[in-house]
Amino acid sequence: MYDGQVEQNLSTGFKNGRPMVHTESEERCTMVEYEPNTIEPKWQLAWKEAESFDSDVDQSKPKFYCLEMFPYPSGHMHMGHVRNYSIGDSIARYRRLRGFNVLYPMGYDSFGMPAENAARSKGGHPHDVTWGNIESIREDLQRMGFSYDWRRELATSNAEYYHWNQWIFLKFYETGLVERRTAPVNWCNDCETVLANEQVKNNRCWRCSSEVVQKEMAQWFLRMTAYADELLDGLDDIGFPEHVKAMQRNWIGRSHGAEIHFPVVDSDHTIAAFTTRPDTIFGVTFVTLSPEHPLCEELVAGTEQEAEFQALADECAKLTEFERINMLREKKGVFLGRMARNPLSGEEIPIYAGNFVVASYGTGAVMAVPAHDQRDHDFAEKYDIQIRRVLSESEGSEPITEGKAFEGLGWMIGSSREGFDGLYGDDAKQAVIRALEAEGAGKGSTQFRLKDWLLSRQRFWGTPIPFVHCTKCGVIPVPKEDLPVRLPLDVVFSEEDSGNPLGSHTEFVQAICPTCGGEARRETDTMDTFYDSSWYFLRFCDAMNENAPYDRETIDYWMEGGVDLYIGGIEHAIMHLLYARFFTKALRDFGMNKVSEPFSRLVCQGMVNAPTPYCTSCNVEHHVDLTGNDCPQCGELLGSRSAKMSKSLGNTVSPEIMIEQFGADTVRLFILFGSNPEAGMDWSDSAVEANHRQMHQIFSVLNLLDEVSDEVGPMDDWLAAKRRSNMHTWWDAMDDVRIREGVMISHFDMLTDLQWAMRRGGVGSKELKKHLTVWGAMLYPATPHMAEEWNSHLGNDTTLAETIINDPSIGDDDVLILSEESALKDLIDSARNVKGLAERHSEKPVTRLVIQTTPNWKLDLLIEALDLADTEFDFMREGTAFIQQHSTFVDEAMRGEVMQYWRALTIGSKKTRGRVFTLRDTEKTLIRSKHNETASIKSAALFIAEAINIEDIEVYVAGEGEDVSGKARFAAPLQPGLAFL
RNA sequence: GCAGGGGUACCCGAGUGGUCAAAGGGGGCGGGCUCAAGAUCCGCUGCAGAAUGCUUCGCAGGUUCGAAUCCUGCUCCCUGCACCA
Repeated sequence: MYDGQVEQNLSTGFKNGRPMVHTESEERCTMVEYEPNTIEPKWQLAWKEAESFDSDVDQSKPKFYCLEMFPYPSGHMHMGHVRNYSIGDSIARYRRLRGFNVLYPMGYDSFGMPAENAARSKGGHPHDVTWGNIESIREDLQRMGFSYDWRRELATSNAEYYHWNQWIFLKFYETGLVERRTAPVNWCNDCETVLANEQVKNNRCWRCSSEVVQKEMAQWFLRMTAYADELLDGLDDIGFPEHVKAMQRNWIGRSHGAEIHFPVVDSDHTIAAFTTRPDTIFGVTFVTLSPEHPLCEELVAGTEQEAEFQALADECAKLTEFERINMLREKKGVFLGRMARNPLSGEEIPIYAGNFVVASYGTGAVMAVPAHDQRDHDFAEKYDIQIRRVLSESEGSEPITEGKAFEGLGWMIGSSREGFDGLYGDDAKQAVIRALEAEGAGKGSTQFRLKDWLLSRQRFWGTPIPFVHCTKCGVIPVPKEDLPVRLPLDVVFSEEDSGNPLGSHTEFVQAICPTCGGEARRETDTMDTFYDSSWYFLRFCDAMNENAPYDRETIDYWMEGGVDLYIGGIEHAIMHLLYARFFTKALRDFGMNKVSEPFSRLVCQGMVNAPTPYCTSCNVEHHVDLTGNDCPQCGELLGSRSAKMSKSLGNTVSPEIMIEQFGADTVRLFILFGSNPEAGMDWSDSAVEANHRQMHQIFSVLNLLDEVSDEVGPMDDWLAAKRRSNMHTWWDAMDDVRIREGVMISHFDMLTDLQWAMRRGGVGSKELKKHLTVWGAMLYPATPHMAEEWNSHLGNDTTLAETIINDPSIGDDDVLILSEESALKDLIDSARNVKGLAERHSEKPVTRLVIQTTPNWKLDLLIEALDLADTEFDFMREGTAFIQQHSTFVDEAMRGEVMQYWRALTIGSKKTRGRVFTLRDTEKTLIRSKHNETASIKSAALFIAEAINIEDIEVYVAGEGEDVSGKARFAAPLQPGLAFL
């Protein structure tokens, strides 16, 4: 399937080889220069030739399965794709660096209506349309340098793939999970096909937004409800974001309750009603049926209410569900002229048909308890039906709530039978259920909102359902050895011919019955495309397998614990993820795999937004053409806000153009640094340019190699310590997919730190080389091309793609080295601040700085206080006594200062706690090491002077020299007294 | 209506009891370098101030010695579901 797109890129790409922002002047041509459009294709080719990203089962290595939701090939890649795959690629590359055997595949969800519609309007065949699109999106993917194992590339519209769709379908059939039945189904007139419940939003088609109507049709279902409990319970311990779990829970909608049988008076019929509140059984004052309920017509026949019922039923049938909910919030009902008997109380109650009862949920009938259900309450008031309280808000007292239903749990009261009053909540429900079951009048029952998955579609461009219809034998599966049932390629699509062209394709339709050998008609329905994506992640594990969907041993290796990281859009929170979870469980039960949950960690990447003209008062977003204009509706000047990139708003940014201008690595850096994966992000041209400059800056660091000649330098130890510490933080962040944080370290902090080291005296060539080598690996996940170029410039023969990095063990002195340096930074910061103030107080320019460091007794006292704090010493209570008998307290002249200092150390002020509690761990370590602060500052004096623009600096321990400006008393450990003169 | 997520400085965004006037980036401002521009490096970017104090994390209360962080109410925004018995 792989067809050498990379070579094509090489010959055809980047006519505008120079980036828009360009930094180097021409005469300095010996310097290394960052040229993304040269190095990116170069490394893409190198990776490909080295087969760096091909991975196979290797039981000796830990595996990491990194997966992105594969795209529907609609043409070129958009920013949403770029973001999705940049996240995945950086993690895949990171995991390889860490020694994991990484499975990172890519394919195309290539069945579906858009290709069919395109074929219809432009002529041609969906297959050609689809393949054209796949070619261009593949080219885009490769130009971004994503590290897929291209051998595994698949397209669901290929017979090599959908063969196994059909094979699995027959498995479903064998195990009784396939059902063909006539049912009222959702029909979209525009798409000319049925839709699954999940594909209907507000009674409109999820794809074309036209209205959905109900039709009675024979359709194919997958019995997903058989797994409803497991699908729900499994959510408790998988790594999905909370809101995705919430959506799935809502969708599955499990409710526990009871089915209660209400016998119809003077009839053999019984009305079964589902309720979650059996504890309110004694408050039932009527029963309501959905107007579609089959009993309605029979019961009402011959009563005075017959005509009235017909009117209501007609009205409901005519209205769409959408209208029933939104236009007619008013509850309406008709008495059906008959009574039912409450099975526990024996009481006779009227039967109504009500427009608010949903036919498809539960039994389509509800027991109405107006005192404890607001809907029933409204209905009862309207039709003047008795409202009877049977629950109390507090134990042993009379009900309080008036004028509306009390829907909470309460204590049963006023039961017409012994043994129930006083029971509460779940006890009450169980007691009623027990009574019902004992008397055969009902049972405990669990209902689901989840329905079976209607997966047949009356369309062409999908997997043919592998069945034939034989007049003698009925509906018969195609034997596995005859698979795949292929879609014909000689089909003509045109605007005039609507419907499914498979039906009129004689060759396709004509079939032989596998059972009797007689003439049969082939099934022309195809499968919902969500079927294709429900197991593609399994196929990827063994994508070249020609004999089975996948091999058991292979799948158990790659799918152990599920896909380790799955990245995609929130729009698939319900359908795709639910179907995929269902498939995995069902296939597990077929013995095909061990794993039960397909995705162990899901990351839903946020939207990519872009600035869009926006009218605050109309709350409307406008096309970017109107930027700076007045609102066409109200005339106010348009503001701006960020909105999802969309064609209709014209605020899209083309990845191709960005890549051409800045290179793929800059686009990746921008995407990954712009915000964390889950958060939304705003496109910003200036930020992209800034990131591009950052790339240049990082890359130009390589020039230091020529500039540094000494083998060792004063900052070698510091730089090494800083690198190790950065590396650890970076690992933690990347392990947890906090990519933004990781990139901040690898692409920003690392540069800042090196610049600091150079300013502070510089590093030697040996350490520099080592530093750049390790840094190269850190640059690799987010900006791999630049990192490889960097790495090869350093003279390393092994590509980063083949490199595994080792644990950077922290050096013993790292903490001290780093905290000493950061103490110096702090000193400079505060000196700079104080200098500014001093200048305002001084008539002449400030030229001298006298630094008085802490006297030893303060240092000793602080260490003592730190030790006490470790023992949970109560400074509030015992601190004063402690200091008063301390040796420093003997000298009366010092008592005031000692006491003041002690309080600052241990108690603090109103807002801040004592210093012993606010010091950083690194600072504590430094203080306890009794490092020589005076010497440390002295050795950096020149640097400090330069940094704050001062001519002369003097440093001594407070008390050992003149107390200039009386600043000695401010001197404390890590906080020397500063006097500017 | 129900459920989930949010509101942090000019903008984006990190931060979930004290080390927070609050990372990082963008933008803006100042300085070094330069004939100059760009790039780059350094700094400033709540108010006042010789090292401290004050005000600030949607609004209003509360808990606490101490709140951006915890609790309650309100408000606004986003997302999903929606007469589910």
